[in-house]
Amino acid sequence: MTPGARSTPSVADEVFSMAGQSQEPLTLSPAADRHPLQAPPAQLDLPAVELEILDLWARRDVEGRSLRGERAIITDGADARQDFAFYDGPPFATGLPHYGHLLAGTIKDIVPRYWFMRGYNVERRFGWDCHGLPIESLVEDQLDVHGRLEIEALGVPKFNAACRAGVLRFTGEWERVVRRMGRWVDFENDYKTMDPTFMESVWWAFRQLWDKQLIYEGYRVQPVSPALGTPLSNFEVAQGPQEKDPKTRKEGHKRRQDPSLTVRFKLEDEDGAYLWAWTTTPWTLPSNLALAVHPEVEYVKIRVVATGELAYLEPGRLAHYQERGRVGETEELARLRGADLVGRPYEPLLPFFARYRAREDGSRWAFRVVTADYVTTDSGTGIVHQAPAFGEDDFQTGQREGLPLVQPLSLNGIFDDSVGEFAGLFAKDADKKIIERLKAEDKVVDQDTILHPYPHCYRTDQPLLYMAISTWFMTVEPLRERLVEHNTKIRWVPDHVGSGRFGNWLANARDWNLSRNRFWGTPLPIWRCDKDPSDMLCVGSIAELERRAGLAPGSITDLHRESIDPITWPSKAGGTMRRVTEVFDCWFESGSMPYAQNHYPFDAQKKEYVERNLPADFIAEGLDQTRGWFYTLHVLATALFDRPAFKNVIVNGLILAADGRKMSKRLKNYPDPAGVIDSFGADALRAYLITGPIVRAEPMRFGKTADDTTGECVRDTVRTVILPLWNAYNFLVTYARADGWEPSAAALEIQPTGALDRWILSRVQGFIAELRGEFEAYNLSSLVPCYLRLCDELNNWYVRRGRRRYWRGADEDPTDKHEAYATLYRVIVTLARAMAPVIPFFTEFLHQRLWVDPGLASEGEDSVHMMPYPAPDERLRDQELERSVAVVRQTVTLAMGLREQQRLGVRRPLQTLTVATPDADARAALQRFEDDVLGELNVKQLALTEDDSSLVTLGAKANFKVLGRRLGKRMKTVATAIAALDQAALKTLFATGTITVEGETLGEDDLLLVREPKGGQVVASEGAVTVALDTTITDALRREGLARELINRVQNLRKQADLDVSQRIALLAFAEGELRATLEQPELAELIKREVLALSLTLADEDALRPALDGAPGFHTAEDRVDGDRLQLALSKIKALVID
RNA sequence: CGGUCCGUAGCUCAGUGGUCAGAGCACUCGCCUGAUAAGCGGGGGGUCGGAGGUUCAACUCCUCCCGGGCCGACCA
Repeated sequence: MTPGARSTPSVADEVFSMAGQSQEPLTLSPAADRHPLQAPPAQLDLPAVELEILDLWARRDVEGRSLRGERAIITDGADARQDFAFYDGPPFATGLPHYGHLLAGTIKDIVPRYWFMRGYNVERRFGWDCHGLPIESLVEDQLDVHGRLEIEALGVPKFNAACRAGVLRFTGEWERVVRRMGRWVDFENDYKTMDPTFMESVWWAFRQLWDKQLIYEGYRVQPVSPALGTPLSNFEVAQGPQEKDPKTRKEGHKRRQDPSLTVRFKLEDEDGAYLWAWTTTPWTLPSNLALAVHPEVEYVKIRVVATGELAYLEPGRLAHYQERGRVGETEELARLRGADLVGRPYEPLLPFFARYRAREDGSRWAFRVVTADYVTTDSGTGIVHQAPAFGEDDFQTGQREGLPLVQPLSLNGIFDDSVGEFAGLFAKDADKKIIERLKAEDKVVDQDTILHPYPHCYRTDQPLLYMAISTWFMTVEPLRERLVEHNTKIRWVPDHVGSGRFGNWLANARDWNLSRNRFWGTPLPIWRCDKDPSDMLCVGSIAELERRAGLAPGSITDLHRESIDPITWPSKAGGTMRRVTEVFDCWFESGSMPYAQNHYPFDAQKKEYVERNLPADFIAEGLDQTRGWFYTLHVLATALFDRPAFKNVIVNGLILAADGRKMSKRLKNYPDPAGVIDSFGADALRAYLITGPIVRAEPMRFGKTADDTTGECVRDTVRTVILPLWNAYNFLVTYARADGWEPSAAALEIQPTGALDRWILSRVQGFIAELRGEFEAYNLSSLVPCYLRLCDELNNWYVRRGRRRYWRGADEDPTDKHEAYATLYRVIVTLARAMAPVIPFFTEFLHQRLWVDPGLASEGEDSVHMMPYPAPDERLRDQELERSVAVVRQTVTLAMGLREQQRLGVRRPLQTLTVATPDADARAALQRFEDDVLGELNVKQLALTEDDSSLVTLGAKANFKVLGRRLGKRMKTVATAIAALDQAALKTLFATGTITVEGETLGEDDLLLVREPKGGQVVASEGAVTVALDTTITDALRREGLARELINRVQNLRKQADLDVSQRIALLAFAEGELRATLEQPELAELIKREVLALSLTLADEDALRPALDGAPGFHTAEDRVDGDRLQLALSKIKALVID
């Protein structure tokens, strides 16, 4: 076989090109070409296999049948034909999928596949999040229009048309990658948040809330990007420019120089006295309505000697001003607490809102001293200027104190007419003019600049302004109790997210600001009278809107702003009902998807289906969705239906680059996902992603080492996860074909008699039970480790020990051979079905080769994913047998360790292995598997004994677990005494069953025996088992060892010559010394011939092989030395003489 | 600043009161008998982040601290 003969070379070629087996017709097995098991591919090219499988799925419409729930086989009795409800969280398709999406997609594929195999119908519809700022930002760049004013000038119809055209730009690429990962999800019957049906359901949901009086209009202080003319979410703020310096680093903040202004406010109730307050935002001073002090902080009243001015401030801050020489000599007049200042009135700094000085009843309203706990003394004066419209804290204070809301700025940061000469100025530009005027009026105490971190717009890089914005809220706070209650019914994986992060968030849930002042989103369905703002109504459906607006039924086909905003009708007050301008927070839309994806409740056919599938059985997303999708789903389900939205949720963590940093396109610190799939296959990537802490919401580094940027970690996964199963399959098929064994449905029902077969089948049952348990607990991270344990048992014990059973001659009884084939076949087929949800491609390959190709598949069994999930067969469980084999393997490992230690290669036979153990079960197990022990260790004889006293020194240790509880404080003393017990004392214990130590009477269970190998012998001990190896080598043993060496050299030569496993050969050998003597010994020569399939073995003189060694055709040759003696070998093929 | 998770071998992670703290990778030494060198095994390597506390006994439980991640709050 020529390596690289394939047409699509890939990185994988280097890795997976097989050593190459002969593809010549099998000389000894004329029926082989018609064998129902196809020959395994000479090279395992996983990516190529996966592409073929994708093609097969498409040809047979397997995916479609699964998604539609069409299947021929119903299993699991009561489970059959029920729905397993899965919700897919919609991604934005404004970029390409990255590893986070691939991980979430894998989880969202594995779980539904499992439940489908369990007999449930699982609808899996892909969702697209179409609205929101990401796409709007892209379109702003594309059209080169920025900010609300420019967009309005361009026109909402044009802008939204561009959004609509652009938002699905990458969906084709998404679909390609998602499919290549093996995820089965319905892209044809998908849902998009911009579909009119979806949007109408969003309206319906909102109307329900409206009718339940859960919607109100309010204000919230938000960061506003004046250039964009829009408030930003915290998420957007965090995307802003960021300082590199880790000390000053703060998300979305960078340093900025601002004015640092200290101004004096004249007290109305004390002549010549002022309150000094500090600000870095002079533009908020026209809107000042109060001054805040901390009630517990001490303030001073001072006289400035030079001017005679009386002033109040915090003394520590005064010292600060004086240090910098900003205030001359002062004289302290009094000390008082902040609380003492509360309520004192002062004159408005600027006259524009002086009308708020008193309420209509004459009581003091604004321009007075209030308290605030957040006042600190580490900056400013200890007295804080309050403009309730321009800061979260100020706003809260204003609410508490009943202050009015003075907001002279537009969303673009431009002052309106209410502020005199500052009207029309941009806020930051007004700083200078305001300072000028205050200076002219002698109201400035100090002027400086300050360099501080300040949030900037992520798009325009301009400083953000915090201001109170009118918004629409959903009442959430009174629902807290129900939210928390419903949360207790959700299984979170890991559970701490539910009880911790999510639970705490619910317990402190704040009202939800649902509205955004944007363009491309579902419009809020509120129409309001332009004459009487209190006249509002909420529209709950398209039909209702048509009716109210007097439009023909069916005339409204789209619900975006450009279609809806022009719809108006006369109001009662003689004005016009117009829609408010806001659109929904797109989280409201994704949270509505359980209803909206099925046009609930408008689609009569799906109404009952939606209600039946609420809550979902399963959802999965990243940890970042805790306050996102998870929350919005939960809030809406609680508010609308008083139910949780989902029953089980897997939360995955963040995938970091191998260097521990975030994946960064710029740094190129991670491999391209498509490249990784093309090189190593989707199965390996899937297995890699779901094994580890990442599926328990912890971060994971994508890489084998810190500098792994090529996906080496996934290559390792191929090696550890796929190849073991491939090797087992390859073994089975190679020998079944050579041997003429054919699979049958009956093989899957085999109840073998041999212990080894029954052992592996028992293990398989345990494995299936374990896997099912993990699936049902949604513990995906243990699936692959469980499977790897079984692979180890299969390959490194079952097949290894059973090898020769597959190669029995025609003259022997075939019963055992057939049981061996059938058992191995059963194991591999079962394994493929059990792991199908995790590695869907390779298991499908096995299913096709082992089940479909041989014609065993019944109707509807044409894919492994259509098969019922394996159920453990308790009749095959034999835990005692499993324990026995465990003892045998442990013993073998111990003895192998001794061989290693003594540098005695396994090829050299030894006479006796002694195993001494008082454990009768262990001895019975070793007796039962004596052949395996002898064969594995290449030892002639196994000696079992109960008495290990000649091999080990016995000591004892306290059994803490048992004794601790009983002895309490005396534990330590007794434990020390136990450790000091001598052999004689232990003999007493064995004889009488009890022993007295430190006045305590102890039984055998209270002590643990410790065995220490005695010196001068080849002994190892673990637990109750002690092994001793007799290392005496007799002449006979040495000769047999040499024969094994010869066999090994010939086998290597066979492999080197690329011979088929059943190829017969003629062998020519020259050897010196004892090696020659070995070859001359008839029974050893026979052994060699038998083992290497040599029909003749000719011992030659030194020069006889020369022509062959020099390259005579038809010979394969080798030269070597064994124990110092020279050896020359030459073999040639013998064609089809004998049928085995 | 608050919430939450994490800190165990060079790296990635198991281990959740009890006897000698484990696995994989890497390293190193060796083995490979008729599937697999794409395999199998031996070994070295750890003050279990630190300090207190509870307990007969702490990697494990509690408190505080340090470091990291994520989420959130604050920033006149």
